[in-house]
Amino acid sequence: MSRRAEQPPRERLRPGALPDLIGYRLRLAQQAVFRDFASSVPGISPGRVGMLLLIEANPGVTQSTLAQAVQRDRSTMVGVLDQLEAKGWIERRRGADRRTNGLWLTRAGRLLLARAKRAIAIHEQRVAARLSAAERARLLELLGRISD
Amino acid sequence: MSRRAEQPPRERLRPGALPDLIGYRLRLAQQAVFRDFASSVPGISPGRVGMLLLIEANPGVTQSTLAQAVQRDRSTMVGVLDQLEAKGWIERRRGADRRTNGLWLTRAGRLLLARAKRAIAIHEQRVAARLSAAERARLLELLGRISD
DNA sequence: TATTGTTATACTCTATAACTATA
DNA sequence: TATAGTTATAGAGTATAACAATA
Repeated sequence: MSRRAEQPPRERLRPGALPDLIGYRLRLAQQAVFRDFASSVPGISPGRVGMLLLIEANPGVTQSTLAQAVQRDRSTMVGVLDQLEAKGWIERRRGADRRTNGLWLTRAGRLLLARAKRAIAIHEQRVAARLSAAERARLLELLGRISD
Repeated sequence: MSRRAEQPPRERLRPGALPDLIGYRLRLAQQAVFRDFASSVPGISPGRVGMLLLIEANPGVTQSTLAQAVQRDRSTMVGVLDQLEAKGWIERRRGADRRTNGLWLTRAGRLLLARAKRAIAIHEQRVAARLSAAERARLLELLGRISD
């Protein structure tokens, strides 16, 4: 018979059913990758770099089209783009349709993005350090089948 | 010569360098999985269910130990546990060390978790619908190597 | 009527710093 | 001195609803 109703808490927790869930494992992997990104590419988040990359590949893209591409509400984009513009990395120009803004990288934005790309290449190598090229490709392919 | 300095925005964006980044693909996959989770297991988030699963597997665990397990600050846990307690799913009991709270599922919490587990099993099947058992295991293994 | 960008507002999740009670 | 839980506070990141300008 135990003297106490309470059991002593373990310092090392039993993981229970969690580790077999794809969503949980995805979250762990993503957190690890984002931590590495934050220390590898300081001063800008993965999401923001993603937007700059999309603007680079699609100069003149409208706010709404970009919002749709990153699956955010167009009202959400306003503040984000305000920040990128305040940093001097993008500019809004009048679009052909006068309701729209076209988004363009500035010279400073192109410079930042070039630097970020080099840092991301190193980050990407570190993230995939324990994967062969074939395994890395396999992972991307399997992730694609999850995302549909 | 073009009549306009502006180029027409494409409705379908060029993805640029994004799709080859592991972090980006992880985020897409996780967003897809979380969307499915939200519609499959209404009323509770993946993170909250994860905590309930950890409490179930480690009855009497302290707040700080749980916080460490889910990689959150212990001050963050307070509000989260307040909510779980307000829902009637967990209770805080006095621990052996009188500074600590032991966390326990209530009967309602065990019922909720049993229901959630059944919903999660279906959710998990849908998420992995396009993966064979071997591919699913391979994905988890590759994710584990990303997470270290 | 519908769309684009915007504003006001609010909600969720998270952290830091400082406090208290215990150890 | 150190640790566990708590509080106050703040900062990201996000969404909804309503509006003006334009299509």
